[in-house]
Amino acid sequence: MQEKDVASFRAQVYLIVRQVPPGRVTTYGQVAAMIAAPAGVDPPKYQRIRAQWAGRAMRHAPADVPWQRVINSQGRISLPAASRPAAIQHMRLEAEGIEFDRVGRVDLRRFGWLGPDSAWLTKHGLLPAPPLGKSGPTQPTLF
DNA sequence: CGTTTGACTACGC
DNA sequence: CGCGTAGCCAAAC
Repeated sequence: MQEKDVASFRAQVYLIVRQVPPGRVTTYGQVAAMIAAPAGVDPPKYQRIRAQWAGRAMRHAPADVPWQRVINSQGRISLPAASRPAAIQHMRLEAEGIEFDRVGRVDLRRFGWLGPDSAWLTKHGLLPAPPLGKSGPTQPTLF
């Protein structure tokens, strides 16, 4: 792993997150799944750590990245629960129409982003990511 | 320089 | 479902 690979990985994370439309959320894992493993990184190993990499990358997200639309695979905000940033994220998402259940969870089958279209993916050299939500294709039920 | 921590997940009970 | 655990590792202490 080189320094430039880290920068490249982060750049790809931001590029992808910028595509998530208001009112939808994605997960660290989904974003990371669209990014190919850097040269020299064992694929299986990469698969186990890429989501965490995406999470770490989000800490350095530029202001123009809609970071609030990235949550964890459980549909929950991953920032420290009582923190200010977590409150802001929750507030911003609700302002976009995202609903949280009683225990602060978002239904990924309803609000999960389906991902960019394949043309966009290939154009940027990214990989298609599996659908969000527990199983099967997600059924967008906005409105 | 050793230890702890954390914007992750999948999996087992 | 909720909760604990095992992988993993860059940063912060």
